[in-house]
Formats: sequence, structure tokens, C-alpha cells
Amino acid sequence: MTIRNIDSTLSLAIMGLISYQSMSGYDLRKVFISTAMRQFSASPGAIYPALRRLEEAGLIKGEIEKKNTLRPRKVYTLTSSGLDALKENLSQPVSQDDVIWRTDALMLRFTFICELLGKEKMLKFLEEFLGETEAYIKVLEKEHEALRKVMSFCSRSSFEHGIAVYRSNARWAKRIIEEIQKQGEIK
Amino acid sequence: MTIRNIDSTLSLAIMGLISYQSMSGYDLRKVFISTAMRQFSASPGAIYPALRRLEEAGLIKGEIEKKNTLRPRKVYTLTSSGLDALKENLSQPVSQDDVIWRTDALMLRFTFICELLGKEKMLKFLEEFLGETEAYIKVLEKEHEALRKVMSFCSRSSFEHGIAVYRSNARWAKRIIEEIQKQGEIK
DNA sequence: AATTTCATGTAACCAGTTACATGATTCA
DNA sequence: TGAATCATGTAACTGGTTACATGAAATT
Repeated sequence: MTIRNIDSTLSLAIMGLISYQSMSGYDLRKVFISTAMRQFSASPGAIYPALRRLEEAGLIKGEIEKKNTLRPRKVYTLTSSGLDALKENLSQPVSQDDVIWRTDALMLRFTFICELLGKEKMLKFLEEFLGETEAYIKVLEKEHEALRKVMSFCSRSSFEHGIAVYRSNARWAKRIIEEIQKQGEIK
Repeated sequence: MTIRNIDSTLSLAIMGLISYQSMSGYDLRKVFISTAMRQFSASPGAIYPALRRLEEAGLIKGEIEKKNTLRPRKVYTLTSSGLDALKENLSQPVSQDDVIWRTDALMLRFTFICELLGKEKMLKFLEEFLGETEAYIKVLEKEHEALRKVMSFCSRSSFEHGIAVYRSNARWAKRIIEEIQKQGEIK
């Protein structure tokens, strides 16, 4: 038996949503179609196989609601090992690679950190995110300085777009850290 | 024979780079590893199949340099239909879906617009990009207003991160439009 | 009566990842 | 001599996309 884990950002999104409340595949699709989580796939060809993989891995458990109909509604809940796996995923340190290639997954992780891990881990996440982002901005600025004269106007502009994104990320992290520190209570 | 086109952002990146100057697969890998284009795959398992697909589609042509060695260096050049396909790709209007899901491809397109299409198309691209981005920001702001009271602190913060990214994109587009309009000459 | 929504799923295909393989050339 | 670099490629696997299929229940 191959050991599978939370194997994609879609799976992470599913796990997080289910941790809030039990949901069927169809419920999940509706969330992905109608809310700001629309960047994740809403296609049944992605969601149902993902649910099956997670269930095979023992991270979620589906219970059939309307038993004797042809297409019974199957509502999924996190198992205890699923909750562990999710918490472990959210606790992972933020790497430079995450910051460069997996911002979407990072934001997804942060979305679920409040309820599942609490204030301390939120701050840890944000500080690591800020640190790695600022470090990468310095790398990009150096590259920009070195290449600004040989790049065309358009390449330079695209490059600057990249830097602007990371700067915006850093400002966001600073703002949220401040907000957390100001208000003692988070809800 | 199935008609293939520029079938991924990696292929678009390859086409654009080759339009500047002829390159081998290994040259491309070096660019993807060592420059700010590192967000694209540098793995040989992605690059070489992509080159083959593009060659099969008649968009690029490989010429062997060191003929009688065992691993001859193969240098690729755009064909005339490849140049057409690239220009057509870059000329495509900017859709809302592009803005939401394919920012990376959009920035890649802009990178190559200068040399291949000129100032008029640059402005067209930027204005469409700005328009679609601002429209989507309004959608997100409405959602934010509607959900701000039911969302947890972390979901709300992640949501705001999303909005911040699009605002930063809009500011960038405005700045570049201004820069273009100020200087008569682009180089 | 007709259309939409609820609800779950499969099958073919596609591009990227990971890991491996080959062997020449250059450099320490 | 041994390591790193040049240079191209394949094979198995993975997860997502597109398109299709089924049929009950609710709505118009």
C-alpha cells in the first residue's frame, strides 16, 4: 500500500474546509465555484478523485446519507489522523521555495491556522513568511540592478512587477502582524 | 495529425526566449535555473519534451551543431509560422480569467511584447490588464464586505492578501502606462 | 412539460516531476 | 585521477482538464 498524504493544494483546501464542517463533494464544488477560493479546481474530475485518495489514505471518512437512492450523498469528515496530518502540514516552516513557488498554498495554510493552531503559530508563520519574502526581495533587487541596463523596457517592467508582488506580500504580513499584536483577542 | 500550438506557459517562455536568439535545450535550462525566470520548470523532463512538441508542430526548428559527436548540440530557431503563432499569442486580448488564473502567463507575454509588437500593443495590453484587474477588485471587495463578519480573522486576512495582490497589479500597470506615455521613445 | 439543480462519478488526455541514464570534455 | 560540467534524453508516475454519463428532485 502506497502511503499518500495531503498531495496537492486542492487536497489541502478540501481538508481545511472539511475541518470546519463535514461536506460532500458537491458542497465542496459549490464553495470552489462561488467563493474567493475559485482559484482551486471546481471540476468533478479533480474533486472526486482527490476525495477518494484522501479517504484511501485514511485522512477523511465518507458517510452515506441517503442510503437507498441511486446516487447517495456522501458526507466527508476528518479522521483523527487526518486532523493530525492537517495540523502537521500547517505547522511546517515557511521556506524560500514556498514563498517563490507556492504562495497560494501558503495563503491556504494561513486561512486555516487561526482555528486549528492559534495565535502563537499564526505569528510564527507570518514572521517566517516575512523573513523569507524580504530575503528574496533582496535577491531580486540585486538581479534587477545587475540586469537593468541589458534588459528591454518590457522585460524590466515584468521584472519590476515580480518585485512589486513580493513587496506587497511583505507589507501584508507586516500589517497582519501589527493587527495581531494590537488586539489581544483574536476571533 | 493533431494540431498543437503553444501548449503551456513553459512553451511560451521557450518560444519567447528563442525569438531573441537561437538556443539549445541546455541553454534554456540555464536561463530557467539562473535568472528571474526560475518560476518555470528547469527540469529536462519538461524542457526536452516541450521542444519536441514545438518542433513537431512546426513552430521551431532544431539544427545540429556538432554533428559527429554522440550527443550533438541541437540549437533551436523559430520558424516563420512559429513567429506568427507567437505574435498571435501575444496579441490575444486580456481576459478576466487571465487576470485571475494566469498572471504568470500574462507577465511572460508582456515581457516579449516590446520587441515583437511595439508600443501600441503594449499600451493595449496594459489598459486591458488594468481594466480587468480593477473590475475583479470590485468583485472581491463586494465579497469581502458581504463576508467580513462571518469570516475568521485568518480567512479574512488571506482574503485581504488576495485583494492586495490585485491592487498591486493595478498600480504596476498604471505606473508602466505613465512611463510609456512620458517617454516618447521606448528602448 | 421542460428546465434547472442536486449529486456522483469515469475515461481519455496532457503537461510536469522525479529519478535515472549516457558519455564527452574541462578543470582542479 | 577524479570531480564537475556539458548536453540530451527516457520512463514511470501524478494530479488536473475536458467531456461525458446517469438519474432523481425541485422549480418554472
